[in-house]
Amino acid sequence: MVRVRFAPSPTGNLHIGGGRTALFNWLYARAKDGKFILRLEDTDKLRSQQEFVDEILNSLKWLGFNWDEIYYQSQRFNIYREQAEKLLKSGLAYTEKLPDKPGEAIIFKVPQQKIKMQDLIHSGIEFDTAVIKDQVLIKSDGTPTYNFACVVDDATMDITHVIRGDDHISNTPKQVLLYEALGFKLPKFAHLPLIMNIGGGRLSKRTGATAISEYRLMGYLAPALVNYLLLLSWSPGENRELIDIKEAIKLFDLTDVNKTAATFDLKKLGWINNQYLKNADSDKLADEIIPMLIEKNYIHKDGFDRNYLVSIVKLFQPRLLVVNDFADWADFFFLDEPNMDPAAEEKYLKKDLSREFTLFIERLDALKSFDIASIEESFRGLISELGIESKALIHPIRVALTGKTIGPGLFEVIYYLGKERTKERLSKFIK
RNA sequence: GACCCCAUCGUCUAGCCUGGUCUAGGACAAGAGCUUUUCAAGCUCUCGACACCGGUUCAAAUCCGGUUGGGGUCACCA
Repeated sequence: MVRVRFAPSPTGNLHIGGGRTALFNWLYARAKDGKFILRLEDTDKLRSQQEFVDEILNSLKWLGFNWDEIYYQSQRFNIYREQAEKLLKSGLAYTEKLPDKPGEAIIFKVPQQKIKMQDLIHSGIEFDTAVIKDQVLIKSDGTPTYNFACVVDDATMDITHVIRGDDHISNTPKQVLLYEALGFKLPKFAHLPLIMNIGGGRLSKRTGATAISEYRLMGYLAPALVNYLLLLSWSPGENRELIDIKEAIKLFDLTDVNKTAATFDLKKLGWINNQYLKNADSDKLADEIIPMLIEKNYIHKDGFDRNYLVSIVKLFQPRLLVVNDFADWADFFFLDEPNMDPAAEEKYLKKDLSREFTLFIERLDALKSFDIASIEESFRGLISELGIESKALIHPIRVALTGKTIGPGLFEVIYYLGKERTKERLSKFIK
């Protein structure tokens, strides 16, 4: 049975690269009907923190990567020591006491040989271990080193496929040697290409957010982020960009993963997020938006009209890049007065439109039914009577009502704003 | 520096394994236009790549070698 693992170190947040590694592991496990194991590599007592464990677990849950088993390396120190002593007994390792260190370290005597490793993504990778120095297994403070704990765990946890970032390629020969020395069966390796910054180099904070949780906070949808991450070094083929995870599980295989490092492109993530937002269930989307509106004091916790809110969400849905945009773009529905963009006012409301606005209000008042079609009809009637172009009046009205030059169709805006608020906002510009 | 990995439009990629169907396809971005109403939505169009050199072959984006470029790793961090 396929058993894969994702092994983050709780010394920081789950970042984009880690999320992608988790995705490919999880995906492979689900595709092969195997197990996805989570292992917290918290051997560094000083840098490992519970808050990071929580953060990583929460991000993983949010992305939808449920794990079948979970382990903490800090609870397995006796296992590592036991294995190290095995090597000591067989003469494959030796101890060393440094004057400035508390205790004895156990060190692996690296044998000189050429190693050819198989990799599911790369072709054969060759190494000459002559360039590798002897490896510390157990540090003088009694904690295991990364490479040693990793090998012992992967072997004892029966990991069949080690799927991890490219940056671990040079660790692999060291680990292969350890597998051999300990008499463990070698897993299959798959090294994923790294995700890079726009300017080159490994993805870092320098050019933007790196933590998965930050993207969540910015208003990206988990399935959209997963879809984007999936496209970085894998393709479903047939010129497809949008693919949901269930379908990806059916199509995914490790051997189809690219070897080339991919640049993280926020614009494309934005496009994908918009695609998901557009097709999202308005009711569910409203659930995500409501807390944001409450926080901004736009609505009151238990005093708002849900159906009305969902209608407004629908209005903006095709345009949203991130969920958070809603609160900014639709603010005029919730504020007593629109947040006026000075440039917009200067451009469209400088001219005196008292007569036009007055006539429009009269027409709205005369309406038998205040619905979108009737509102548009009355507007069209007015401009033909005045003999002007529709846009000469549409833009000023939009700015007067919303404070912005951009937004949904004007007649929908008027309808959902309501007759009274529309009149009130237009009246402000009648001298 | 040593070792390792990688190399198709600005970006993500399809094609490469199993050479000919590739005057290299799609998407994002950018630019232009359309939409008797904006754009941040939609539609149409445009721009734009096989890093270079050599080899194998009737034929190379595809196979081989080298060069160049980019990236990664070289800790008693993980």
